[in-house]
Amino acid sequence: MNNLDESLLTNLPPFRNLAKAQIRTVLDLATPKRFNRELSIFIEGDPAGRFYLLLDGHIRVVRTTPNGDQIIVLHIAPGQLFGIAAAMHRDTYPATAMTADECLTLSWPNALWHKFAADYPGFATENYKTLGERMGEVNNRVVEMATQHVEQRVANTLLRLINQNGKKVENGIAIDFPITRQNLSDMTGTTLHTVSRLLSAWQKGGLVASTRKRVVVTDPHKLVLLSEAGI
DNA sequence: TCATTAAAAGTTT
DNA sequence: AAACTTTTAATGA
Repeated sequence: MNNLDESLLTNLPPFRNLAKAQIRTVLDLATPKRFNRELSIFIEGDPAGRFYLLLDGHIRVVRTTPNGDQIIVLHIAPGQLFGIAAAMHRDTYPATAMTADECLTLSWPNALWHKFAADYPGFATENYKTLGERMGEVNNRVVEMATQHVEQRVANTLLRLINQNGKKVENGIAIDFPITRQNLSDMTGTTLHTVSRLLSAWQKGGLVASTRKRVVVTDPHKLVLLSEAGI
């Protein structure tokens, strides 16, 4: 038993079709936990015991190459499940989950994944849908990496970030969590210097407004044009 | 076109 | 003050 509010889950895709009593059951089985920023919730290769739902905050999914370079695979926005090794029939986590800012999570033991999938219609299909979407995104990025120039890759990455993790502000759309130029370079396979120079140039052109760890896209349309510019 | 190296300036804690 | 982040410039693949 815990005192989590049922409204936490009612609007989230994996649980949208559940009746109130079912949501109560799911919540009572959940373990809530708070994480400070820049902590790892689990590490690539760890035995996967639980799966997680992000209630608040933002998660970076990170993979480390054999050379020790880290690559940011994708970001998790509030309301999404992560660490769903069970869905892929894996017994270790395929990547590391780092908190980008302060995060609030619920988690359940993996054994419950199969129970939820069996008991609650819509749970499995919704999850396979998000899994498919993430795979599609990662696929697109592979193509981008191979075919596009750095400027376009960074532009595309910013656009994805404001689409998935954006928040409207007075002067444009802000990326809703702290992000450094180093982070952006880890997402685009370039260096922090190049990202820094690009952001400075775009700031002069009025496309973005960035300060330390904060990026606001002020002119998404121009960024789109840039991201589509020919080779 | 972009990475690397170095150096300096700015920010946060 | 120390640690971290960002900018700028020079050099070379």
